[in-house]
Amino acid sequence: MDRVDKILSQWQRERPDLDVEAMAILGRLKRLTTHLGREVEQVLLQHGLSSSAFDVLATLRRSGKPYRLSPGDLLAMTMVSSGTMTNRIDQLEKAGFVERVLNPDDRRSVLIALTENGFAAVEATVGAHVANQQRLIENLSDEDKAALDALLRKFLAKFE
Amino acid sequence: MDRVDKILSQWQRERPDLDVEAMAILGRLKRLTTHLGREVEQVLLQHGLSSSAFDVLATLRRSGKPYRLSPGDLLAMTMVSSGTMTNRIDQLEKAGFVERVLNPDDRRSVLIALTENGFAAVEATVGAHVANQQRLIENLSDEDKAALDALLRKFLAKFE
DNA sequence: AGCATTTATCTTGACGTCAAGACATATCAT
DNA sequence: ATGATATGTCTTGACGTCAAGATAAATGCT
Repeated sequence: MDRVDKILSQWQRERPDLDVEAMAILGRLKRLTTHLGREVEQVLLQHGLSSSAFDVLATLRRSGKPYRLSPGDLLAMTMVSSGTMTNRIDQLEKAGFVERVLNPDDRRSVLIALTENGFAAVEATVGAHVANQQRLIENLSDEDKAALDALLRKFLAKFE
Repeated sequence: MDRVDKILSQWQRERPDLDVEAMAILGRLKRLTTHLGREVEQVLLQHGLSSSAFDVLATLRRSGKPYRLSPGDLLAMTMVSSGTMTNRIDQLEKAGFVERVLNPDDRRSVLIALTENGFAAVEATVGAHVANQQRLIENLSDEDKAALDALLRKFLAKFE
C-alpha cells in the first residue's frame, strides 16, 4: 500500500467506474522520475552544474573530438525546444564552458564548441554522476534491472 | 538500437571506463516520462486544464465529500513545494474552480474547497484522461503491464 | 538569374517550479 | 501565564521550459 495505491483506492471509492490500471503505472513512473531527477540534480549541483547545463556539456563531450555540435544537433539529442537550447547555450557561454564558433559551411548556422574549462567540468563531474546513478538503482536485483530496462525499451519505442 | 543506445555507445567509445547500465535505465525512464507527460498534458489542455491544475482538482475530487483539503494536505499529496501550491491555488481561485474557506479550527490554516464549477471541470475531464492513459500503455501486453507495475513499485519504495 | 520555400537560430512573453525566508497562529514546557 | 518552539501559509526572486514568431541564409524551381 504505497502512495499511489492510496490515490487509486480513493478513485475506486469515488468513481468505481474508472479503470485505474494505467493510472497506477503512469503515476508510479511520474513520481519515480521526479524523485530520481531530484537526486541526480543534487549531485550535479555539488559539482557546480545544473542538470540542464550538464545535459548539454555531456552531449558535446560524448560526441567526441572536436567536441563541437550545432544548436540543431544538440536540439535533436536533448528533447528540448529551440528557445530552451538557445537559453542553455547562453548560460554556458557566460560561464565560459562553451563558445559559439562561426560555421564556415553554412552562415545561418553556428557551432557550439566545448572550451577547456567546459571539458574539464564534464570530466570532473561525470564519474560522480554515474556512481550516483548506480546508487539510485541499487535496490533492484540484476534480474530486476534487466527486466525493467527491457520493458522501458519496449514502452519507449512507441514514442521515438 | 534506440536513442538511448546511441548515447550509451558514444560514452562507451569516449569513456570505456564508465559503467553505463544505470544510465540506460534512468535515461529511458526520463525520456519516457517526458513523452508521457506531454501526451497527458495535451488531453488535459483540450479540456481547459493544465496538468498542475488538474492535479489539484483531482486530488480534491477523489478526497470525497465535502471536497475540501488544506493547502498542507494538498502539498503532502502532490510532490510540490509550498510556494508552488500557493501559486496553483491562486490560479484555480481566479478561474473559479476552488475557494479559500477559513478553517474554524485553526486560524493559521485555510481550506481549499472545490466549487461547483471545479467539480464539473474534473468530472468533464477525468474520463478522457483515464482513456488517454490506457491508450498510452496499450502497446504493452497484460503481462508487461503487471511486471512493469511491480518493478516500479519496488523501485519507488526506496524513495517514499 | 530571381522568387518561393525551407532550414537554422534566436527573441519574446508566459507559465510552472523551487528555495529561502516572512508572518501569523498554535502548542508545549516550565 | 508566558516565552520558546513548531506549524501552516504566503511572498519573493531566480530558473528552466515552451510555443509562436522573427530574422537571416541556403536551397529548389522555373
